[in-house]
Amino acid sequence: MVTRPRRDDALSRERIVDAATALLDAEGEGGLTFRALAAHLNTGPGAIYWHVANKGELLTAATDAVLNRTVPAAAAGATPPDAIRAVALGVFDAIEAHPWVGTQLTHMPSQPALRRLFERLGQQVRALGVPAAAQFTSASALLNYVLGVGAQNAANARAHQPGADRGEILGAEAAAWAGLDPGEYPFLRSVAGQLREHDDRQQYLDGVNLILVGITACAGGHT
Amino acid sequence: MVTRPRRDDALSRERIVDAATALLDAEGEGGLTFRALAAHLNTGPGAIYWHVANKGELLTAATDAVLNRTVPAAAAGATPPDAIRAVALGVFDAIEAHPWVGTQLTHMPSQPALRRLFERLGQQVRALGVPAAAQFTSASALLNYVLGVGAQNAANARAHQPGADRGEILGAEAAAWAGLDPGEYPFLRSVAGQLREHDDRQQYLDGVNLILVGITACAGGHT
DNA sequence: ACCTGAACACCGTTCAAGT
DNA sequence: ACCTGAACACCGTTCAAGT
Repeated sequence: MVTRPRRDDALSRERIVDAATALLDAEGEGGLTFRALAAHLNTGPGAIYWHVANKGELLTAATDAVLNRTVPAAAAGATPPDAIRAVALGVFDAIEAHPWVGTQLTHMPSQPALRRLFERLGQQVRALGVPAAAQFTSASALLNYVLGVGAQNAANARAHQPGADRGEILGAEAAAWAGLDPGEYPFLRSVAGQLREHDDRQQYLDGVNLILVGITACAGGHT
Repeated sequence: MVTRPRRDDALSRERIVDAATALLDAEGEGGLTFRALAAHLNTGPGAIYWHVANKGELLTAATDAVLNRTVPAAAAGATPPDAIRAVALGVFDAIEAHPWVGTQLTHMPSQPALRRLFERLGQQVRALGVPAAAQFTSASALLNYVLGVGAQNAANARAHQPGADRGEILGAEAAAWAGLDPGEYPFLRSVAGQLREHDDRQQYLDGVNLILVGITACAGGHT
């Protein structure tokens, strides 16, 4: 395999993936088009197919690159619960910065980013002292929770303008909950106030902690 | 509002939603097209727009109908944990029978089906004796886990033929895990065998139970 | 009020032809 | 080896025209 010198404006898989990421960030999930991408790179749409098999592969590669940058490797001295929280928050922040990652992550099974995520969570679950038979279930519970929140955040971002006011959106949804039929929706009504004032990131972390408690309680492990 | 007698083959929102559901079940998520749907109903694509605003509304309505049929109301004498498990399994089974429901449920925020789900889980969380301040987080954790698994199952169904052999797919993925670099993927390698033999539904339920343990432990509640 | 179907403005992807 | 861009086979959606 010989890498020959190239013109600076030559196409490459890396440049394509970067441009796709920029397009997705700027325009949202609907903004990534082979035509728009080609225009961005000063070529025709067909040129991209020389470097990338199809749109799915492009999305997978872009997701992979973002998560590799954002999800931290396990810190040296971190306890397993801290490491798990760090991974979970890394995914959360990646999706907050690039909502399309949340969609992509829940769309293609057995993609590399998903495997790495499961691996990292699993390693820490093991380090937590969870018995072998319960490790798979415990790591799966964490992963599925992380993915569920991620998909939801992605959907929320898709539903509103990129620059939309966060508090306004929450307020509107909270108002909708408060206005529901009391006979049918007593719970939603009762937590409408909490929805309005809640901190997304903190609540996400609370959920992770709750699952961690469940894991260690079930396993008889010691935090 | 007067309902006038119609010809039996007249279009109606209900007939359209039913046909869309049938099409999605038979052909998968890519099978729902306004042209295909119109052909199925012996009309032109434009006719559908008289009864339904757009494709999103159609998908939301179909999802809503399926979940209303499949997710059971709380049984009279059921304990809160049993009721939560019943709701969770209802969603699981709905998505197993109609994988597109899993995609749809994680795609549009604040759709009615999602609200009802959160309400049902929340009511049982409250019945569990969880203090008011922790109810929102606890119900969210359950919902996000359920949605995460649902989205993943939908993605798996999308990736394979409708008639594909379940064991064969699991076996292939397990083999892939077993063949990964031992230095980088020790956890995935170690659980590859569990993946091959695991029962999806049982593991899902184990995850729900794990979160329930976390909820009651955090709340100091009594099951 | 409800239906028809041609037409519009897009897509992802392919492929002969170029360099 | 790599790029070009017209062309193909689709989409969702609209809308004048019909009944």
